[in-house]
Amino acid sequence: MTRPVTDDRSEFLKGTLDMLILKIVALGPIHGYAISQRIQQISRDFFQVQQGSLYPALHRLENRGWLGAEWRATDTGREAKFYSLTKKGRKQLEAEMANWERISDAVALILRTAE
Amino acid sequence: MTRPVTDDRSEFLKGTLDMLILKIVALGPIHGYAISQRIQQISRDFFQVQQGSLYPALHRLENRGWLGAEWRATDTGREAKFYSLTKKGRKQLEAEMANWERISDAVALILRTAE
DNA sequence: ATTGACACCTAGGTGTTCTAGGCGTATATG
DNA sequence: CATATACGCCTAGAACACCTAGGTGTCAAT
Repeated sequence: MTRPVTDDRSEFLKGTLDMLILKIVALGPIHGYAISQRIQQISRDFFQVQQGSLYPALHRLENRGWLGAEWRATDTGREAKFYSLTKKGRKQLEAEMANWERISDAVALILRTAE
Repeated sequence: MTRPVTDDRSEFLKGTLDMLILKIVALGPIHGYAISQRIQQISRDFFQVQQGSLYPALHRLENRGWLGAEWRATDTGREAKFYSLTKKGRKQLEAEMANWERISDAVALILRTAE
């Protein structure tokens, strides 16, 4: 049973996932599973990052040199892959945040155009 | 000559194009070429809608019943396809604007998280 | 005569996201 | 003890939007 085309209940992020991940990791080393929880929690359950989006994104960011990774144990004693922001990653985050600012300003300009 | 990967100068919109088009058309019947000019103009040259993005989007919106189309003459005497917003289109626009509001709020929540 | 703006269009490629699976461990619950 | 649930990682395939790069034709200006 396929959902109807008009059902757009999963209207999350679009190209902002990378930026959000970088921002969360910027708060301190953290593993993937926890990143998705933090994003969901801080956005008050608005963003729900699917694992099928999360892990490819993390690998993408790591490959681009924006994230570094290291296997460590969590507080509950399990092995997990902890990510941290590289210098390049911090620059990228700043660029993406500035860009987001400009995009949302431009969108606001258009949305508020009356007549 | 391929541009370097890190060159992200064309960091436009992402899934917002449909909404922006609907919003422009909501101001009154207008043809495709003029829509792209209006978007560029109102956004102060920030958004530059490529024709390869524009026309498929217009057909998409028309197929979904959000836009109606009619061939008419422009003020310069040329034939052009004028689009206007349908009732469904107006509802869709309202929904997308509300959604955009929630998305940008949620993004702002995360971006402003310190520590 | 040719260039550039106007005005429409499509095919093919790229990249991101979602769905839908799979693997393994630990902990709680029946 | 079984088994479900949370934790924590992963991938393949499909869908979809966007961009590049072409194409057509008209009209005005140089």
